[in-house]
Amino acid sequence: MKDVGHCPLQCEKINSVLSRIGDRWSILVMIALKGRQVMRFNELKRHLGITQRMLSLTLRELERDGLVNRTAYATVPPTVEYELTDLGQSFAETIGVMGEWAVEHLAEIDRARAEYDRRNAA
Amino acid sequence: MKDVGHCPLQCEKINSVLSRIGDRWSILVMIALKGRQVMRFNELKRHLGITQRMLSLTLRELERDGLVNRTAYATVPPTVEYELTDLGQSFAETIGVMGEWAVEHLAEIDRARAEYDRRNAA
DNA sequence: CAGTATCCTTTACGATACTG
DNA sequence: CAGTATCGTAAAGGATACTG
Repeated sequence: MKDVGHCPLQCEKINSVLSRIGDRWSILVMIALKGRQVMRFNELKRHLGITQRMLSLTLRELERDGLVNRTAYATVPPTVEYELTDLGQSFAETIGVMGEWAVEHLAEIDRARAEYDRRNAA
Repeated sequence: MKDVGHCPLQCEKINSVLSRIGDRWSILVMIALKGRQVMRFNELKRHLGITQRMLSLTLRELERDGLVNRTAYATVPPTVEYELTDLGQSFAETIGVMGEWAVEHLAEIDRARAEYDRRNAA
């Protein structure tokens, strides 16, 4: 992303994090790994309903950022397992906080949205 | 977004929230409002380095979701103030948790990334 | 000042086909 | 099984010009 202007420090940092895991898939992959500990490629694919391409790209980025660990076994056919690193685990906790908020307040958002739409109905 | 397959409840909720405020600007706007309480349109624009178009769209969505309040005064030229609602304030707290994580661990991500790149340097 | 309208570019993502 | 490569589409977002 580009320059964020006069934002405070924390703002820039959040921005950096969001630039990295701000896409929907990264977070969903981490949530999946958080609950299941270790998962294989196609297991994740089926679980999330993600395409091979996006899962491949997403996992590579998460690995690059030190959030997930990739372990390949030299079997035929190949076996590859993914799991959260300690860093990834710690971030997943943070996501969990947001998840709890979501579960608690999503209905309120829906209500607000419905009312807004009702008010602005042409 | 589309079907998330066999994700647990929390996963779907998180996904819903991310679909709403998952873009970079929504979160940055909320952070700005969190710190400053009340801000006017152009004040936010200058503060964030966002384009008029994106700020306008972002604020409307946040208002629609019940996260920010918009108050227009019938002055000439017009004065419009934005602030977080209680719901928005509560969500901003959640963002704050992520912000703290970011401040604490961003350097680790950078290290991991640098090392990954070094290992995979052709 | 606080927007809206239009255009255009970039990015994200899916679909599909192929491979060690 | 676990990917990569290629292609096409749709959405996000910036630049610019205009308005009550």
